[in-house]
Amino acid sequence: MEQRLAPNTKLSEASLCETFNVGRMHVRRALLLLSSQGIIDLHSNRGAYVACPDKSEAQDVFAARTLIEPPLVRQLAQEPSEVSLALLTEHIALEDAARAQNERTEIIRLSGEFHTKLAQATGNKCISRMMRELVTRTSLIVGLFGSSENASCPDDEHTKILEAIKSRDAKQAEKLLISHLIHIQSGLDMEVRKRPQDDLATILG
Amino acid sequence: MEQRLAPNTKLSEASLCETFNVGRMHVRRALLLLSSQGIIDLHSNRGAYVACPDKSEAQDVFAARTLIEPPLVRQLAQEPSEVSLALLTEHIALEDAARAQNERTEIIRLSGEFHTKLAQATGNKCISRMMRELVTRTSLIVGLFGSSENASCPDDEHTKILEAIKSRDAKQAEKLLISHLIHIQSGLDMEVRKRPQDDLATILG
DNA sequence: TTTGAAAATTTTGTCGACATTTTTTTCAGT
DNA sequence: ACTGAAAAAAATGTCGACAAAATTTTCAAA
Repeated sequence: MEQRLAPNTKLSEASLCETFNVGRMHVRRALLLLSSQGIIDLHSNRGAYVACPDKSEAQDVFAARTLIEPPLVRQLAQEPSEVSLALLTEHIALEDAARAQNERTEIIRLSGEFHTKLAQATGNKCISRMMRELVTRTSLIVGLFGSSENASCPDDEHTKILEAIKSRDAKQAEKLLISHLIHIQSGLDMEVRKRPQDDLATILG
Repeated sequence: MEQRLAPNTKLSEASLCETFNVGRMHVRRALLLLSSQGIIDLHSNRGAYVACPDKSEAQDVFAARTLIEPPLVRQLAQEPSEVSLALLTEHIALEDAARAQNERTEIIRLSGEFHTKLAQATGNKCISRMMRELVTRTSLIVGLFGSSENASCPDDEHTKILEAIKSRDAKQAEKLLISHLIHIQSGLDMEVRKRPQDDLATILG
């Protein structure tokens, strides 16, 4: 989620056991769940690797988000609860703070989390879960195909979307969100992909 | 998926091991995955039970479908591939056959599968997976809250939707699908729920 | 007969040992 | 040095045994 583990990084059971001080059974359970969410790939007899989506998979994820998020935001803008608006406002503050202090991993995480919270604001558990999975995979894709600079800096686009929701302007919110998704995609070059590297223990202190 | 296991049915590891002739490890893996899809509930130290969605969860599932399926069908109707149309046509034939022979479980399964295949027709793996999960849970919900008669008999609604897609009438396809979803929901009474019963070994020969 | 606590049974959770497969290393031959 | 097969090492997959928890049964007392 924070792009600290590069795609194709091997996640050996032994390393994970040591890192998190748990038995192999727990590690294997976690790996199974992560693989069911498309975050890692399990190769039979060969172990677990951070997923490395190809162009086609990346396009699927964005197509899915383009299908789901616009109607979601439209619906949200029609009758947002006060609590949800407060939570989203609070979140934007966190994003600003992280950006102010230039905390890279924090910015990336919060940046995706905003979309998850949009889904949560609908109060629908199904939708929340689906969005959380899509956002996680998006983070992976941006890490793979994105140029390092604009890795995930939506500037104030999130702020504008929230403002549109606050003023109950469903059409505008939907429009801003669509451009936002397009903007994220435009920062990707799906033809060239980065190299996998690094070792696990180094990354997870 | 075929509504043969009533909600709240206990799925003990021992029974499943015997039924499918596999070790406990495999059973536990399967149960973990099913629980991650909301099909069963895992209670710590108490075992696995077929999920028994409450009113709120049921509404979430339908709300999610209402959010996703209309734009999905609209998009599909805009440029359906010939292969997809053929597969869907073939599927309708299967549904008709099952209805003609009055094969209850088969009708239920195919009835849901149609929606899954609509998603598959987009060629998007993400969307397919999400729809498959939503459809499965819908099946559970219809079994719980539906009256036994119209448990899941969409008559020729599927046929009409497919026809609209074939004639590239996106608006009409979307409209028909929305009414279809509403029709299914209208057959449910979310206030009264049925009793859980039966034992596992009896059901799965 | 009913109630409730204790014992017995059943079921789930966890761990370690072993088998199998993959990966790495070794080392002889060209 | 380079190649490639054999051996060694490491990693994954599976199973059985045991611990812990929950459920059922037993049985004595009211």
